[in-house]
Amino acid sequence: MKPAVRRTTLAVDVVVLSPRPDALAVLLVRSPAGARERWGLPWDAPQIGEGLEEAAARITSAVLSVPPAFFEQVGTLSDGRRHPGDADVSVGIAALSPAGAGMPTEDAEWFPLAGLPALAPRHRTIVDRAAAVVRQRVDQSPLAFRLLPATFTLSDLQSVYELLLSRRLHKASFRRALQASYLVEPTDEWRSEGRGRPAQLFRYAPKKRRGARRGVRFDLFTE
Amino acid sequence: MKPAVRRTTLAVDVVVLSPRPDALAVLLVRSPAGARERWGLPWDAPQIGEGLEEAAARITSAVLSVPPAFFEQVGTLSDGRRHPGDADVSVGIAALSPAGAGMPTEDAEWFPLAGLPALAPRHRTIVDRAAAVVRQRVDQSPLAFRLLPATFTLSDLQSVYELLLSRRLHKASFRRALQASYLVEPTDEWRSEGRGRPAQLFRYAPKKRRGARRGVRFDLFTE
DNA sequence: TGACATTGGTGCCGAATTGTTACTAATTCG
DNA sequence: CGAATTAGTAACAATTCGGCACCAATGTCA
Repeated sequence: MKPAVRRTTLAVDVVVLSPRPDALAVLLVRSPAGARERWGLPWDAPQIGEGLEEAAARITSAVLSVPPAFFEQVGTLSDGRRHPGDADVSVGIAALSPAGAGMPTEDAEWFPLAGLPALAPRHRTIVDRAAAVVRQRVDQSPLAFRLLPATFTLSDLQSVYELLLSRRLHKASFRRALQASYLVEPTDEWRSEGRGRPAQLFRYAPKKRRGARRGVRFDLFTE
Repeated sequence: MKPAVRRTTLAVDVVVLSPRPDALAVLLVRSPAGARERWGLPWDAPQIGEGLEEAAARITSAVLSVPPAFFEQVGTLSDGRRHPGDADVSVGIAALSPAGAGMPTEDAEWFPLAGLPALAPRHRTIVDRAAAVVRQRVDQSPLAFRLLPATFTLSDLQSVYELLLSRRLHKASFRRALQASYLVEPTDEWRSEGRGRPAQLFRYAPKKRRGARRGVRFDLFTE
């Protein structure tokens, strides 16, 4: 028995995520008339010679005026769950877009992650996986920084972490850990939000960290 | 512009990993005559209605006498890198097989991860991603336990972690952290390895952990 | 048979990290 | 001006971590 390729139909399904004041939001597009569900994830087939993340950028650009800042594959599915275009195989991609960047086109809309309308089963699975992957990787890669503009306050950053992790963090501990990590540097700008003391703006500027890897962290197990 | 699926050729490429005494090993199969490289990853197209992990199990079973204990997708590629079967799209899957489980068939062989022969460019990329993913997730999911038989000594477990992380760990700290995590339970068996005190055998038996999530860990950033 | 080499397992201490409280600073609102 | 509000920090107690030293149980070998 020799291995051989097989022709299948392929779709790239994109979960565009962006922080709203009180929750993470997902960008959905209105389905064409006759579809089983009213809303769905933006999707399309990759063009010939087009990379998957490249396809995700193109697909997102068609419904949001700007391309996302970051992509992360969240898994490829070929099970029996129904896809709106009946693709055999779907590549799920999470796309992170900074707060307030871009405006959805007329047929697209932001929905809070916790309150989505009915989706095709495969899209539902992909959204759940995207949420899980983002939550799981948030302290291993700079996802949170991709959900913010180029400069941001430390309170902004903490809010994003709280959205992603769904729990409150302690201000002093958060800042102390951030300080020790050399991931941000202060700018000389300050932002006044109306009431309260103005906050200094920071930018993401990771510096080489001296080795010092810690021991095994069994306490991070998610199962 | 309406989204539409497109027909492409698809392959599942499997990186079977297993611990050897001194390094992680990858299972490679001899390429058919006429191929550019002598060795390659086991691969095939998924059958109709077959899930991707299911396909990975089938592909592995054809070259190792037992199916792997665990699968993890390491990314889907559609770039221009050459695939031995010229698939447009490859799904890379890491498959973990316990130490000493199964015998490779005649045309397959274990190679240490650090000393692989030349591979087709896409296979090379998939192997690198598999190694990176496994290293990155080792303290978030029970990967290490899938590289061991059902019962194992704590020294075995520590060795696997040391292989995966490529660094030595401190015995007392390792055991203290493991204790606190409630991931293993002792059996009443002991194993005598020849010289030295016999070691108690443990099994993987994760218990519900009381909440107690820690603060944000910026020190885990891998970038 | 009795040192001793070898591997498994634990107790403990000082150092580093973390969670928390409480404080100071700078601004708007009335 | 004082109260309210948000930003930022100091300091302390509790916990965790790395490392060392030690004890335990076995095989080896004189």
